[in-house]
Amino acid sequence: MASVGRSGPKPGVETRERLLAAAESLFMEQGFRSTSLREITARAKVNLAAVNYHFGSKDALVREVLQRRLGPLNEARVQYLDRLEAEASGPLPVERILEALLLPALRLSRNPLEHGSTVLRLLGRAFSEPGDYMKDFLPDQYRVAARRFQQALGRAMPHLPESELVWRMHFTFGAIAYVMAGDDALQLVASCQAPEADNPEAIVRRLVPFLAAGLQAPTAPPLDGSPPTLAGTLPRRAA
Amino acid sequence: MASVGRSGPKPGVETRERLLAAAESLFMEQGFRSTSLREITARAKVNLAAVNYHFGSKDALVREVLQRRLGPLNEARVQYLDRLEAEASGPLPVERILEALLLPALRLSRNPLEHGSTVLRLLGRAFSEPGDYMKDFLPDQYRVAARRFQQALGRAMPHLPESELVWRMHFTFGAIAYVMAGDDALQLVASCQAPEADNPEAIVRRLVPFLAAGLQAPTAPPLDGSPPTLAGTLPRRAA
DNA sequence: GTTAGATTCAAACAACTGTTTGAATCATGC
DNA sequence: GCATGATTCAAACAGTTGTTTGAATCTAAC
Repeated sequence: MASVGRSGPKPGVETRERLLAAAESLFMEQGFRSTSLREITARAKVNLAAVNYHFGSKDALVREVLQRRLGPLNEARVQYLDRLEAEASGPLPVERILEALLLPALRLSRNPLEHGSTVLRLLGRAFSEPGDYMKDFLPDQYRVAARRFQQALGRAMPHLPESELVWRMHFTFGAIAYVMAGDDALQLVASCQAPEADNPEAIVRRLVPFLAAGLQAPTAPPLDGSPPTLAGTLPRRAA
Repeated sequence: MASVGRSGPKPGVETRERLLAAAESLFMEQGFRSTSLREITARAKVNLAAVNYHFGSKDALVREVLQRRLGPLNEARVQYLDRLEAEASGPLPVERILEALLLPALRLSRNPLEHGSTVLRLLGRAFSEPGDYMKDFLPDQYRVAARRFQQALGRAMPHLPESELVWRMHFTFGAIAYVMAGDDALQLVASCQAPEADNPEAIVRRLVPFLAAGLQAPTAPPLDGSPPTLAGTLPRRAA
C-alpha cells in the first residue's frame, strides 16, 4: 500500500523544501530582512513554528537558502575556469574568463526545474542587502572563487598592477550584482525600461564586451589631468 | 542680552538639524530600514516624538535626508555637463561625460563641512537598499539626470544602438553604486582589501578608464556562440 | 505678568518581530 | 493494539517597531 495518499515522500522533508522554496521566492521579492517568518510560513502553507523546528532560526534559514544556490554556482564557475585553462595552452583571454564567471549563472537561471531567473535575482539581493546576514557568511562562499578568478585575470593581464586589478574586479562585480538584483534597481535610474531585461542570455551577451573592455582598459595617467592619449588607448602589449 | 545661553539660533530648528545629522550617519552605518527611530533620537539627544513632530513619519525623514544630498548632487552633475558641452565644439568624449558624473560626487565627499565621505556611502546605500523607501522616490530624483547623461553619451557614441547604450549605462551605474556603498560590499568578495578604499579621488581615477572603455567597447556578435574574433575587438567605425 | 503658540517630554499605544511552549497528531516500529 | 519518536499545531512569549497622546515646558508678544 502506498502509505501516503499525497505525493510527498517523507512527511517532514516536504515542509522543509516547501519552506526553502517559499523563503527563496519571498527573499527575492522583498529582501531578507524585510521578509517575516509569518509571510514565509503562510506562502509555504505550514505552521509558523516549522521554521524554528526545521532550521533553528531565521538566520539559519537565510544561510540555507543562500548556500543551496551560491555553493553550487561558485563551484561550477571554478570548474568551468579550470576546464578552460586545462584546454588552452597559454593564458586565457579575458573574455573566456568572464564567460566562466557568467555562463554558470546563466545556466542556473535557465534551468526550468529550479525557479529560473528568480535565482539570479536572489543572488543579487544577497549583495545588495547590507549588514548582518551577509557580513560573516558570504565571504566564505565567495573568497575562494574570487581568488581563483583574480589569479586567472592576473595571468591574462600580466602588465596590470595587482591593485588596479583588484579594483577593476570590484567594478566588475558591482555591474554584475546590479543587473542580477533585478528590476528594482534597474528601474530606479533608467528613463526607459531596458530591453530584454528578463532574458539573462541577452544580458550576458551585452555584459561580456563591456566588462572585457573595462578590465583591459589602459590605466589612468598617474596624477595630473592630462587627457589619455590615443596611444594610451592601445593595449600595453602592443606598445 | 543674548537671550539664549547656548549656540542654537531657534529652539526648534536645532533639534531638526540634529535629527537630520544623526539619521544620516546612522543610515549610512546600518541602512535605512535597520535603523530605528529610537537609535536616531538617542544619538541626536532629542525626544523620541521629535521625529514625528518635525517630519511627520520615518519615511518622511528618510526622504528628507536623501533629498538634502541627492538633489544638489544631481543638479551639480547636470550643470557640470551643461558647462562642458557649452565649452566644447563637437560632442564630448566619453571620459568627460563620466567626469561630469563622478566629479561632483567626489567634491561632495571632499567637503569638510559636510561629513565627507559618509555622504557617498549614504547614496550607495540608497541604491543598495531594496524595496519600499526608494521605489517611488529615487526615480524622480534621478530620472532627469539619467536622461540628460543618456543624451550626452548617445551623442558621443552615435554608432551605438540605443538599447545597447541603456544597458551599458546600467552596468556603469552598478559599478558606481557598488563602490559608493562602501566597505561592506567591497569586503564581501575581495580576497584582500583594495588599496586606497577610503580615498574617493583615487577610486574615480581608476573608475573612469574602466567605464570609458566599457561604454565604448565593440558590440557583441549578434547571435551564435562564435568566440569574438580579433577583428571584433576593433571599434565599429574602423570596419 | 499674562497669555498664546510652539516645542519638549514621559508614557502608552497597537502592531509586528523571532522564538518558545506543551499538547495534539502523525507515521511507524514492535 | 500499543508505545515511541518525529512532526504539526494553536497559543502565548518577550521584545522591538513607528506612532500618538496629553500634560509639562519653553519662547515671545502684549
